Amino acid sequence: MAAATIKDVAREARVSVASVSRALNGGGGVTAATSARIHAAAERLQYIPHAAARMLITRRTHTIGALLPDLYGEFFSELIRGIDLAARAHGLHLLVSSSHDGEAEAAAAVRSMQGRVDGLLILSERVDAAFLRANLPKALPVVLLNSAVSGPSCHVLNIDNHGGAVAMVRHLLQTGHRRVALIAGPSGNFDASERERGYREAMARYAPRAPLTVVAGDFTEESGYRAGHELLAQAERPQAVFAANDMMAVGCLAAFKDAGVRVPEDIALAGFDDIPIARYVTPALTTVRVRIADFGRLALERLADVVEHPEQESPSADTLGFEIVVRDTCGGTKPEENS
Amino acid sequence: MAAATIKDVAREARVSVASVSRALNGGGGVTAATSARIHAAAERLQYIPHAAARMLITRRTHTIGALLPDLYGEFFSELIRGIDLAARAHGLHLLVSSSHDGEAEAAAAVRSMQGRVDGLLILSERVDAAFLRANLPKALPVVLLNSAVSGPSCHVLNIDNHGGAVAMVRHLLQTGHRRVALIAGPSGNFDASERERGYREAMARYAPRAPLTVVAGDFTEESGYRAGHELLAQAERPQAVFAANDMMAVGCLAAFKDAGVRVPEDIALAGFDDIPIARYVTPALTTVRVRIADFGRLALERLADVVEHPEQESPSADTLGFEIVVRDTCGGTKPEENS
DNA sequence: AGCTCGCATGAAAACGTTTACGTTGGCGCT
DNA sequence: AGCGCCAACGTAAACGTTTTCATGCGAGCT
Repeated sequence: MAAATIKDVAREARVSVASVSRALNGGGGVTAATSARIHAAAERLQYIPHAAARMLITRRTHTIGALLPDLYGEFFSELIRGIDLAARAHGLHLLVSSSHDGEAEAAAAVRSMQGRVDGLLILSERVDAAFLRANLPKALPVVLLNSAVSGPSCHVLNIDNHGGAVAMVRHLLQTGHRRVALIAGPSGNFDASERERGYREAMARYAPRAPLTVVAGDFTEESGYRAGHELLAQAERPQAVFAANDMMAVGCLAAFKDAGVRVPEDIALAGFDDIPIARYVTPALTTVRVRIADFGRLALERLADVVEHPEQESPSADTLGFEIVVRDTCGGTKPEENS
Repeated sequence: MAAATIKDVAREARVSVASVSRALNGGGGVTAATSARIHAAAERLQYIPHAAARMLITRRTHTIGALLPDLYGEFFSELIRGIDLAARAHGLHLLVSSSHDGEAEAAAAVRSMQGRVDGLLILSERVDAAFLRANLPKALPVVLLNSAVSGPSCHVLNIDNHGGAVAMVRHLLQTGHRRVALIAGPSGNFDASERERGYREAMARYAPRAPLTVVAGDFTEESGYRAGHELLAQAERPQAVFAANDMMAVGCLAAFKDAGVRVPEDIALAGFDDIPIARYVTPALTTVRVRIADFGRLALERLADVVEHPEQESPSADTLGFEIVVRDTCGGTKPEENS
């Protein structure tokens, strides 16, 4: 007993297949009586339309693809969760392809999704406008996540790295510190460079005469540990340290602890991301929180818009809000918000 | 300029569509010369076969679905990562539907995946044999993850909750403790009950005369904190505490710290899961590690087998190995391994 | 009464593949 | 030379929908 097709339903309800299609898709043009008969028949036969056949004629898959890099932990799961929930709300399926690092891999993944998706959500360092032109039919709607590119005919949604960094540095300055140092992220990284830009801008604006101190890091805990010692060794110790992400802040905290430097009494510390560990280290880490699930949700909703109205939407470049989470690693208590 | 179809390639190579199909799918029956001409034409036109059309006739989607509950953090991302990598290796796509809690939601998700997937990976408390019978054509291959059901014609892959608990309790006993208490998980939970069963079995086997102490918990940090205080209040304090998961262990650790009880000098502590936080709390948490990515990979490979050889495979029930990760919250240093 | 209009319905084409089957031609065999 | 066979290739059906177009029919209008 193979699955019931639309023909079986038509025969069961003694109508043509066309009427079944109309009744089930709500297009109208069907009497209430026959529609009821058709629905009853469909129910009886447990009819489920064959997705492939529908795709073939409709040219719509009701599926969106998500192309993601090799992500770990909370960020990945929250992002997927946000995308998934929004997709379900829009009646869309979610085809995931993650853990891509090389550009070649990403290209292969994108190509293999051809024709299986109505649109693509892409989060990747390697993907730029040229990549898209080379590997995608330009008719395919795409939303780029957290990407530096902002070419025309290309929608972008970013985390507010710059704004978050500005707000955090301002917060540190406002709570009485003056010499604020930065532990930077890896040099090629988009998030890292935006956060550094925010640091420099905030310092220039709110403490123009304070010294700028930037030590290198690569987003790992070890690099944060090394950076912590490096900062302590300096002639004029900073009063506060802004780590470009939480992992480095955790490493830096360990370095301070090992050196007998008290936080926040001797030196203040802040991170970026609000990873789960942030609230469990002692003292609990002050940081910048980004609502990742919202990020995913907004991205999907943007994409769904573009899919629905392909030409109508002009290329957008939105930025997601953040909030400063004040915990114990810096003096102040005043929380700030920013949408 | 719409996408090129097989007909365009056929015209370009001056052969019939049948030959194009044969040449591109490697079925044989095509001269090397014409095959080369066809491949060249396909390349020139950037031909990509229409997935839906192929699905329609082939009845294969080359996609597997993953139905997951509302999961957070590391577990979710590692699971997906393992599944995704294995799927790519097998040339399969991954359709994800997560964040389901209710049975009704899960049923709807399963139904909407009908015909879009060749097989299903299901991780859910609510899904049992009856659910499957009610919502799935029995022809659809399914692998259940971490599920209590083990009905015939149903493949199951489990985390070794029981074995891990036995090994950890034995480890605690071997490092010199005798009165080992358990902080249990939520009562209906499969993982929780298996871990409790492991605790009881290990105690009965290796310390038959030691007292059994079980306090309630629900896998949250707060419940671990409460359980910690509860244990300290007892007439005869345990010498070691085995928390059924790491979050509760972290809470319990906080309770001990607040009460001025030293770990591991005054009391030993161990968890289960090896979440990332485990290594960052002080003292670092001894725990049971399960390789989640392997879990996902094995599940997918099992499913891929079943999809390839539907009738050949007899219902399997495998269990994934674990390892004891000895850190600082219990006395000993000897690491153990298991399968 | 006759005509038109609109609405419910049916017939059939189309979507792009795979594959069963038929056709052709060349080659080896007797 | 005649026969049959096999490999290469083409033709066409089939997969299950949606959608366009045609058809019939009843009602409202003149």
